Amino acid sequence: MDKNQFFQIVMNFIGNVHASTHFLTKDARSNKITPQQHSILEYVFFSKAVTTSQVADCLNISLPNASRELKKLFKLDLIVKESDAKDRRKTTISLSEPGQNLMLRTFERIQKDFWKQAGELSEDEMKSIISSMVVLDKKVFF
Amino acid sequence: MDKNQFFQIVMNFIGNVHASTHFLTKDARSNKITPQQHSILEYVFFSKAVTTSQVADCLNISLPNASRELKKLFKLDLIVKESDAKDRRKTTISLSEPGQNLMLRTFERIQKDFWKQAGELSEDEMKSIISSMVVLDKKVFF
DNA sequence: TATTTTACTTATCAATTGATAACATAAAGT
DNA sequence: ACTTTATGTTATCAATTGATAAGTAAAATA
Repeated sequence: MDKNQFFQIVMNFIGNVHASTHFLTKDARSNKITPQQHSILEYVFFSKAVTTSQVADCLNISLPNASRELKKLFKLDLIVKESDAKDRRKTTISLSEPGQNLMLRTFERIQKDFWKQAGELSEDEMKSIISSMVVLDKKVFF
Repeated sequence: MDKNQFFQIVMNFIGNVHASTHFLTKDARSNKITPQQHSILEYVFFSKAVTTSQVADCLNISLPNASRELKKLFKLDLIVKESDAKDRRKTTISLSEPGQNLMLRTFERIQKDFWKQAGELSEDEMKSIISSMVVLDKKVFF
């Protein structure tokens, strides 16, 4: 198979994922936080505990700007900061109780639209979808 | 299978795709255009011919702002505007020759990093990846 | 122990993006 | 023909995000 062609198919798939995500999340975001702040909360949500640098690296934000946004989220009481016991330069970020709740509520709203869009999926379909995602996670998106 | 759990897995997958895309595209963008303008060009690239409203809807930009960005891209000679013969309110957008070339060059650069990241994929692996994407496109991202 | 590196913060300015009002024109409906 | 709706443009201001310089403190290293 032509590598070039394969690449185009992957890029097209990525485009579909982005468009679909955008559609799902556009109205779900809390109006107290910005899109970028939402991304940060989402990242922390899935990662459980991360440092400021990790947030910056993984979301491609400069460290100063990541620091600024995390400070805002802290002031909104959505995250918890804890200085690492072993290396006190590091700050460990995790969601606060309200932050956790905010994200869960947001996901609930997104989930409704998701099932409306995805319709009813059978047990087998869900399994097949998950194994597809596992393949892609392992080989392409990591 | 628990619907809630399934949804979380999908959201996590979406996060991976976004992170991976961000990583791939962060340095590839031409420095003459903004991130949003890049998204617009990418969308037009994959869609061939679209109207201003379609760009606005699909990328979740307000119509005035979509119009503004398209105007800038037009002035940069990256897109072509053509008024629809049947409905002269509509403007059909497509990539100009330079726009097409810009995107192809950008994709080339991204592709290099992509293969560096994805490594060598066998014929079978590529086929399996594509069929995975087809499943996801059909059932989840559309 | 002195120096360098790492992790992070604060402050500031520039660039990008979002939101909204006012407008023009074409098409569709009555 | 008259009104309404759809498509798009222009202009303007606010909000978000990006980039960079300068600084602090802890850890690693020489």
